[in-house]
Amino acid sequence: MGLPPIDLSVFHDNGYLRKQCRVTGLWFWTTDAGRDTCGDTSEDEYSFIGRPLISGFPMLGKELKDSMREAFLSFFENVGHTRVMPYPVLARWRDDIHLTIASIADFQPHVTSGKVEPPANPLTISQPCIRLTDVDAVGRSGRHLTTFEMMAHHVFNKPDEGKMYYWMEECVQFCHELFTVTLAIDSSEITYVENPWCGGGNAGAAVEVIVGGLELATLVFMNLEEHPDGEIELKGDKYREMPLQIIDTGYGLERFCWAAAGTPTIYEAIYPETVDWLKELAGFENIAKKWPDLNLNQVLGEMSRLNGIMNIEAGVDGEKLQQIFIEKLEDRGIQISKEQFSSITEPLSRIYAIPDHLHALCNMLGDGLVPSNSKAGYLARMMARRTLRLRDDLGLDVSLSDLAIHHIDVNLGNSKMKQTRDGLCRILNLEEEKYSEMIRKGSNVILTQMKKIDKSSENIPDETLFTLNDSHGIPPDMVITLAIKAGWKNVKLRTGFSAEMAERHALMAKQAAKSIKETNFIQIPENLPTTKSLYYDDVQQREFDSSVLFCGSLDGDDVPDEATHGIILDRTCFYPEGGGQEGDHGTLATDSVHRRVLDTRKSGDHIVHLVNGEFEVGDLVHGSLDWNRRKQLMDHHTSVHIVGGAARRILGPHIYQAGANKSVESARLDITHYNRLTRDDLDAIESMSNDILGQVQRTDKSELNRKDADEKYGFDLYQGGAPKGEMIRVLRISDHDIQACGGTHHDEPGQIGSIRLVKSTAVQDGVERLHIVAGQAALNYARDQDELLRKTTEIFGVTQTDLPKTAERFFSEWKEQRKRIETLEAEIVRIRTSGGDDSSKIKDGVRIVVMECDGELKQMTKMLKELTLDDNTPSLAVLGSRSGGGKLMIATTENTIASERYDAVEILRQIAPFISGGGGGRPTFAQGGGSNPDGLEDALSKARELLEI
RNA sequence: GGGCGUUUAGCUCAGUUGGAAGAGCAUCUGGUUUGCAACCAGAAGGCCGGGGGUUCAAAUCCCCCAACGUCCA
Repeated sequence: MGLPPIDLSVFHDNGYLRKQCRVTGLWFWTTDAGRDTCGDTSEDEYSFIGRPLISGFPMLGKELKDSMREAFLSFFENVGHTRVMPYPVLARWRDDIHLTIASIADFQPHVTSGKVEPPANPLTISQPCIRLTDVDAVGRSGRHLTTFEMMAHHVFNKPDEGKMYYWMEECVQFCHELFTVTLAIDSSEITYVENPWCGGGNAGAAVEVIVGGLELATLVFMNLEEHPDGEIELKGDKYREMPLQIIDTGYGLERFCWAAAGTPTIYEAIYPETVDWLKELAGFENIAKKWPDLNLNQVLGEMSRLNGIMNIEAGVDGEKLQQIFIEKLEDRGIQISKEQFSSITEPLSRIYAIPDHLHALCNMLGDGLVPSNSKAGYLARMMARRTLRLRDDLGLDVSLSDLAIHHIDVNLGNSKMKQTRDGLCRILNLEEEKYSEMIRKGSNVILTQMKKIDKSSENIPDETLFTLNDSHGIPPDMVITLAIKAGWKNVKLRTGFSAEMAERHALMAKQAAKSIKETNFIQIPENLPTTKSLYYDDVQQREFDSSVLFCGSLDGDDVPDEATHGIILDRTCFYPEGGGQEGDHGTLATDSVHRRVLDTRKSGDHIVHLVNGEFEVGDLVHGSLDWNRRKQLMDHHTSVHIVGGAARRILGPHIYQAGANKSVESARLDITHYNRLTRDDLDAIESMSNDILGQVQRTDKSELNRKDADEKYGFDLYQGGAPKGEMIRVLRISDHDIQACGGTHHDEPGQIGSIRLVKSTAVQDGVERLHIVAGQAALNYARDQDELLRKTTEIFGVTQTDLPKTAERFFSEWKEQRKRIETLEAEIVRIRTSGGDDSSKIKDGVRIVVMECDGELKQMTKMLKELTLDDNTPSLAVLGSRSGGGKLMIATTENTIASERYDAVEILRQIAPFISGGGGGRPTFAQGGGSNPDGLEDALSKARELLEI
């Protein structure tokens, strides 16, 4: 069974009829009896271009967005909704997505699962969103954006609990009233299309609201969940009703603005100042002037209307699309050549894309994101680089930070940004530098690669293009541009190559996804009661009595060597590994059995003690904690919070925890930052951290409902990642640092004693790892350092203060003497090879030297050079050494009678067997070795014999 | 998180099938010379990222580690 028709009185009362779309087959409601398409098909052109359908909004740009948003939000406030402030565009509260992609994302997964109450119910919001999937189509389609505001009204109904606010009828009624009354849209322009929605295991009926050929809103009635016994079937999957019934709506603010402005593209409605400015910078006027006969406004107008039916998506073949466009324009009486078409549309699409990309970039950086080469930071870098490439393609002489500042001034006037304007500029200037450096390096790589390719060649091998893109960041079209500039005049990009490359990436991603698997170290029966954790109530507690609920054997190679069994107790003060803090150690004992706890971990909701033997279920055990270990872990964990807070205060608001680990020996804290840290930075952070130990008497631990926690502290709370449950533990170290954290912490920071920042290392670009020691570990560290110093001073026999100076002197003397040895060796070589002894003979104008010497191949090479590199003395030299099993080296003076007469390799082959070895080389230079140094004498005799001397 | 690439003189980079470590710029010396990156001659400058392995022989081939870069999630 599918979903029943959506038959509402709001439709009937307003004169709507239910019809089926001739093109898509979907059912829709319209007031026009003659209408046979739903409005959002390849046959429905945009009808609002040059003829706004929404009236009462004469302005453009930010002013238009602001008043449109206000109109929407106040409409829903007036009909019983609570206005909720937008969430950040970085979805810090989620671990499955980096960016906020829809208004409902604010409430996933905890509100939509029913575990957590929404901030208000029903509520209305305008949520800035970023979606990068269609980034390729931005600017080209006239309607795609990477960043937009999704206006919404959300309702979370729980009919089982008697909480039913409203459902379809009222929802569509609100929507219709908003459109026809507040926005004064003629009801004949609106079609309501029935199109069920499903995704992520949920589904429901849905209505798309189409105005003038443009989808302005989607109303989703999510009341189904996937279930094998479900009675409702949608797109092949079975669903059943669920207790929580959610209305998820999405109204596109920017599309509303477009329909109100009636501009050729959406970009001109929302970013008019930037579009004008960039047109001027790019000299777009001059392009238009090239063809005085062409009515540019007419062309652009027709093109915009056509955009509605052209289905321009990311990844569509550009050349084919262009052909269709030109044909369709011709049908409408507009003659335009291929050259004219692309020289107008290409710069325009770039001009349109830039403000959109800047908007996304400023929103991301404004939320404190630091560009990086992986994870969320990569998204910012990608947008920055795309913007820079668009700028370079247009030939604009303006820096990225200037573009961004202009954008913020014009389009983001009063937005609250976490990042400062200075910080943003610094980050963008760094990004631009890195981009230039990438281009410079990439150009070199291209030249090296192109050397192998003929200058008249028309294409570059696919593999070369893939490598340049994937390993060096130079996209294929840029390779072509640079190659042409470097002299390969005929190269061009094979059509469809970009699509192939995207396909290849998709395939790689698919394979990577397959290889991820998870293993569990213990099997726990269902319905086993969970353990009561004692470690939060009193972090100082070290002893407890408890009873064994379960004992199972351990699987996998991931467990400690001696651990054989996992024990689950009804209560424990052993802290399980979590939040980067390692698990507790200690002992569990009955009167007769004594076991060591080698680790403590979580499996689902259960705390598992990993011990070296069995217990019986029902055993009463006494647990005892390894307190030194726990104290040290707490020292490190609390220190990590203190250091994190200090880093944020010293380095800036973009500092966010990107990972952490706390072991007995040391702690690591990964923070997001755009630069490598200097020792001065570390010293400043270290000092502030130690000040905090003295200043803050007590930490404040509380347990809050997620809704209250979000409201009170915001999303910086989730530094350690998105927590799972409804209740959230919050650790407050005065105002210095406030975080959600499930670890064990000191009540009094002073107990830590001292904190040292040992060093910082780079984890990725944009992420810096701080190495921290605290408490006893800090003392141990200091002791180890002293020991190193003491040992070193003993070796040098100097005081500690003289150590650097002395080391420097020793090093430079060592280098000097090494040089000296080399010159002396050369001197010895000269003396030995200058003739005089019986090892040197002249035969038919060639000097022949056969002699034994000392040393390795390297020194022998020097002697050979001395003997054979002088063209005025044609020579043949045979050298032998006893070192390393015996070495032989033979060379002739190149391009002389010596090299004509003798073959070094040939001689080597004949004499090498005497030292049980082999070798090879060029005819003028051969070397070899063996394993029988005692045969060297015979080898050299054989050589003399062969050479007849 | 996964894939790929790079690492050689102070800087920017070459280095072919494993067989004699190179260029340009910068530096120093000498010469020449009132001109916008001057010219000529010469010199100095290298743990070829680190550690293992294969080999008679490794900058080069294999493995591990590190730093940097890059693409994709």
